[in-house]
Amino acid sequence: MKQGVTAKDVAKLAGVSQSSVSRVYFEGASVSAKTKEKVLAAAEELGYRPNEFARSLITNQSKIIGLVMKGVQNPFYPQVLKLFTTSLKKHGYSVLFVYTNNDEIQKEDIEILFNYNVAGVVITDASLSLSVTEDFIKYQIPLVLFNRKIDNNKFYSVCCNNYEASKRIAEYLLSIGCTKMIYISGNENTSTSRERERGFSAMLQGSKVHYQKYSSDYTYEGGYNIACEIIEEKQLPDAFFVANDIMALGVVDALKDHQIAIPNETKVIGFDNIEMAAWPTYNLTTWEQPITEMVEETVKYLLNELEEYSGEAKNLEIDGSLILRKTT
Amino acid sequence: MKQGVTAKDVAKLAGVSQSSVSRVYFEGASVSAKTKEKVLAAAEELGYRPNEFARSLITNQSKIIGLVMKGVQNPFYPQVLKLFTTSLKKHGYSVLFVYTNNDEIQKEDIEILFNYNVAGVVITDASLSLSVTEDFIKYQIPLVLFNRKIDNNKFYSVCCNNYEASKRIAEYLLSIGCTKMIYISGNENTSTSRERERGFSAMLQGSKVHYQKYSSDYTYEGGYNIACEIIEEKQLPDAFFVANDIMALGVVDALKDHQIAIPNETKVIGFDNIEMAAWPTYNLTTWEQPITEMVEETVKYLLNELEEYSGEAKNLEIDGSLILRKTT
DNA sequence: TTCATTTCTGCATACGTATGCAGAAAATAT
DNA sequence: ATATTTTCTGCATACGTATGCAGAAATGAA
Repeated sequence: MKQGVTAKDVAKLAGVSQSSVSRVYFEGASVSAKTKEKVLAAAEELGYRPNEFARSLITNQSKIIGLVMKGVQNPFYPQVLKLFTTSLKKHGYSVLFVYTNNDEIQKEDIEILFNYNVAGVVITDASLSLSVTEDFIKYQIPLVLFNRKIDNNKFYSVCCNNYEASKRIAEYLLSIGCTKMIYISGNENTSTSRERERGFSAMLQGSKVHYQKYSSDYTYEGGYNIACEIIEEKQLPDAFFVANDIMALGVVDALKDHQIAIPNETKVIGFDNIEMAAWPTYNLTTWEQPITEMVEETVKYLLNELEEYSGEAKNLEIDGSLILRKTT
Repeated sequence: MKQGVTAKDVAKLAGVSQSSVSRVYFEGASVSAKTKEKVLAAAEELGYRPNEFARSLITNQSKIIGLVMKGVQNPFYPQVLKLFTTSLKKHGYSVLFVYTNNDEIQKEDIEILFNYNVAGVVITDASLSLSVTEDFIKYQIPLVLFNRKIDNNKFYSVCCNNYEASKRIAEYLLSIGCTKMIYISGNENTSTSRERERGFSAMLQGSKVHYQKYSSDYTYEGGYNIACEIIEEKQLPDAFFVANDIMALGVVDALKDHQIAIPNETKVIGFDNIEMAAWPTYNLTTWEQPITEMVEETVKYLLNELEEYSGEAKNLEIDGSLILRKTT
C-alpha cells in the first residue's frame, strides 16, 4: 500500500501510454494539450505523484540539496536554514539536513549526501577536510561554503565582506574616541573570525590605539567567560569588538554583572544582527549580515551550476551595514 | 561522471556477481566471509557506495525521515532538530527538513515527503489539516506529533506532560504566597498552550487566587508587548506563568523596562528551559522539558513502526522538572 | 568414502520513471 | 486533394539495486 499509484495506473485510466504520463510531468517534454488534460484528470482522480526515486535513478540527479550545519545553537543559523529551505522550495528543491560536530567536515559527515546523489551542497559554518574536497570535485557536485571561505580556490563561497565590515567598525570606534580596544575572536581556525580581526587591526594600524586580541569560541558562555577574565585582569578597554552577536551578548552580561556601565565605561559591538541583538535588554550595536541576499546568491549559484556545471570558484563577498544601538 | 561506480563495477573487479555485491550491503543477507572480503576490498578501491535511490525504488521505502518545523526562531526547536538528526543518523536515517509557515500543515507543505517515500514523519509544532491526516493513514506512513497533540486518536504524539507540569507550577506559586496570577498563552489553537492553561487553572480552582489569562503568540515580542499592556492597565500580578521561555524573556524585559523588580514585585515562570533561560541576565525559573527523552521516544516509536506498522495512536507524555532560578 | 543437509551464489527479473527511435497523427503548404 | 513538415505517441529499453529460485559449493553425518 506504500507506493500507491504509478504512472502505469494513470496511463491505463487515461487511455494513454506510460510514456505520455511521464511526459506530462517532465518539464519541457512535448505533449498535446488533450493528452495532458486526460492525464492530469486521471492523476487527480487516483492521487498520483511521480516517484522521485525512480526519477532520480534515471536522471542521475536528485532534487535534493544537502545542507550541512554546525552552530545550530547560534540563532543566526536557524534563520539561515529557514531562508534556504524557503528559497530552494520555490525552485523545486528540498533540503537534506546534516548536523555536524566537526569544524572540519569529514567524509563520514557527508557520505550520506553522496549516496543520495544530492544535486548540490551548502556548508554553513565549517571547512573541508582534504578527502572531502576531492570527492566534491571528482563527482562534480556544486558546493557553496556559506559564511566561511576556503583558500584553495576550488570552491564557491558566500560571505559578508568581513574585512571591510570590520574596518568600518574600527573606523567608527575611532571616530567616537576609543583608544583602547579588544577584539574577541571566535574559533580562530575559522576564516570568518580571522577576516574580522584582519580588517579590524588593519584599520587600527598606525593609530595610537592600544589593541589586544582575546580568543573565544562563538558561544555565549565563551563570550561571558572571556569578558570576566578581562575584567578581573583589569584590562577593561574602551570598546569590545566581538566576532559574533551571541558572544557579544555574553560580554554584555558579564559587564552588567560587574556593574560596568555600557556605553559609558566601555562599549560593545557584535556581528550578525541576530534578532536578540535588538531586544531591549541588550540593544546591541552590531553589523548586519545581508543574510537574505547571501542566501539568494548561494541559491543562484547552485541553480546555475545545476543548469550547467562550471566548477567556478570564487569568494563572493556582500556588504552589510552597521546597526547603531545603545551599546556604543 | 556523476554516479561513479555501481555494484556491477565492483562485482567485475571482485570477480563475483552483482547480486553478491548487493548482499554484502544488505543487512541480513547471506554471504560468505570470503566473498564479503573480496567485495569490500573492491568497493574500497573503487570508492563504491550503494545508490540510495535504486535501493529505495526496490524496497519501496527510503531511509529518510521528514521533519516538519515551524518555530525555527524559538531556540527550543533548533535544539530539537539537532537531537533528531543525531539520533536518527545513529540508526541510519537522514532528515529531510521542511519549514512551514502554517499552524496547520497543508498538503502542499508535505507532498514532497510523499514523493520521496519517506519512511516516517515528525511534525514538531503544528497540527494537521484533514486531507493530510487522511494521506498519512492511507499510505501507512508513521507520524509523530512532537510537542503538540491532536485529539483524533489517530496519531502518536510525544509531549511533555504539560498538564501536570502546569499544576506543579501553580502549586509552587501558591506555596510561595502568590495570590494574583496571570497566565500568558501562546497561540491559543495549540494543544500545548491549552494544556498548560488547563493544568494551571485547575490547580488554582477553589483557592482564593485572582487569576487571569492573556493571549500571545509564542514570540519574544508577543511576550514583551502583552506585558507592557498589563503593566499599563495596572494589572500587575504577583506572578506570571508564561507558556514558553522565549515569551517569558520578553515579559522579563518589559518588567525591567518599567523598573519593576523581579522577583520582589512580581515573579515570572517560563516553560522549556531553553539555554538562554540560564543566562545571568535572565536567570529564569522555568519548567525543563525532557527534550532528549522526548526525542528518543519519538525515534523509538518510529523505528518500531518501520519494523512493523501498527498505526498505534497514543499521546505519550513525559514529565519534566521545575528549574528554580532567580525570577521567583 | 558417500549421502544429506546447509550455506552460498548467479541468473533473471522487478521496482517506477525517462528517453531515443520510429511510426502515427496533426498541421501546414502546395 | 496530395505532399511535406511538424508535433505527438507508444514501444522498448535503461537506470542501479534487491530478491525468489535453482543449482553449486561447502559442511556435516554416517
